[in-house]
Amino acid sequence: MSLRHALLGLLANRSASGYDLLKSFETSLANAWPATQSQVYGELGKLSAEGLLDVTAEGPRGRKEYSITESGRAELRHWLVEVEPERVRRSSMLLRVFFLDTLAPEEARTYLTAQAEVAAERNAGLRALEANVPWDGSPLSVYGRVALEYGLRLSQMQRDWAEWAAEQVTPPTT
Amino acid sequence: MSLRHALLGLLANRSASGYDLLKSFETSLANAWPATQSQVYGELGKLSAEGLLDVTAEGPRGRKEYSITESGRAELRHWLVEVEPERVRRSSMLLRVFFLDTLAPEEARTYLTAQAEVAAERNAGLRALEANVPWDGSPLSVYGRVALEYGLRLSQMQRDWAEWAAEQVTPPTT
DNA sequence: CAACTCATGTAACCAGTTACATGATTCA
DNA sequence: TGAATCATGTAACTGGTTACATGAGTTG
Repeated sequence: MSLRHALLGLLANRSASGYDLLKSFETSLANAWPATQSQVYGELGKLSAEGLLDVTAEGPRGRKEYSITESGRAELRHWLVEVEPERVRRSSMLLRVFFLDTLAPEEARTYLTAQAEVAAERNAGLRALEANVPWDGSPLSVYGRVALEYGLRLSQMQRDWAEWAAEQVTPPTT
Repeated sequence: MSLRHALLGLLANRSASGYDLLKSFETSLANAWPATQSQVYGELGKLSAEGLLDVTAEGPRGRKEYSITESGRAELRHWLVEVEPERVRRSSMLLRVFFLDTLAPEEARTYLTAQAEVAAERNAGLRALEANVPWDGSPLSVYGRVALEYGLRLSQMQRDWAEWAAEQVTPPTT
């Protein structure tokens, strides 16, 4: 049930169309909660049917502008302060680790160093993003920075772990 | 498509029944790829229909013992060495961060310190697990340790990040 | 013999992905 | 006027969760 709260959260800042929201999912939210077009339009319909959103304007090309209602704000707040976030549980990258014993040690090591490389690239990508965003002191920018920092620390940790793990597999011949 | 590979991976080490496999998903794989009973039985049926598994014994209470076939091993290997792991993308914990600006700073800080606490508890839980497992040098134990280390580093990083983030929100009055 | 564990299976539902389908407006 | 962008919607499918249903064998 997080998609609806993502929509409510975006619309809490400013009213927008499905098309506008979609772009937020492809950019800022891409690393926290991506969503597809069909999902967004479908959920907007349900949210307005339930009175959490209103259509407050209609523009060219059938554009509908959605605005959050009071009960929408209440639902968002409830989700933020009362509902415990579910932990992320699934990682096919980590699942593979359990089965590396079915490969030759050299192959297992190749897998782990490749993962280190993926994490390093992701870290570099986020650093580039960090450099391109204007970090004024606005509230949105503060929390955006906090979220980005999570990605930076995560990718760094993954890189360090994968390099360490690769060493565990074929220890340097002593 | 990772569930089937998790099953193949478990059966690559030893033949087992659906019931046996289910227990692996509740214990060792719980933190990498959990699965439910209905999912496991369903997938075992599909895998044997496709010839990746065979039923090699039947026991009391309708127990069926599944064994991996050669094409099952080939598929597992393919998945391990050729298929790029998909990155984990969804975190409702992180999604909430984007919308903390709709709360009072004090409430946002409460959220972040609570997340630090959750991560600390999880780290402690994994440490306890680490102490209770016999870490002989067996291949399974080596890779199990590597996976556990991932959890330890992740929870530590999450704790550090959440504490740092909480400080960003209401900086100590200077 | 009662309670517990072992053991499998199915049905309904929910969230998310991919693909199909359509058309208006803007801009070079 | 042709291409790009804006804009919405639906259908089919996949993976995962919850709940229902049944029954055999084991242990105290």
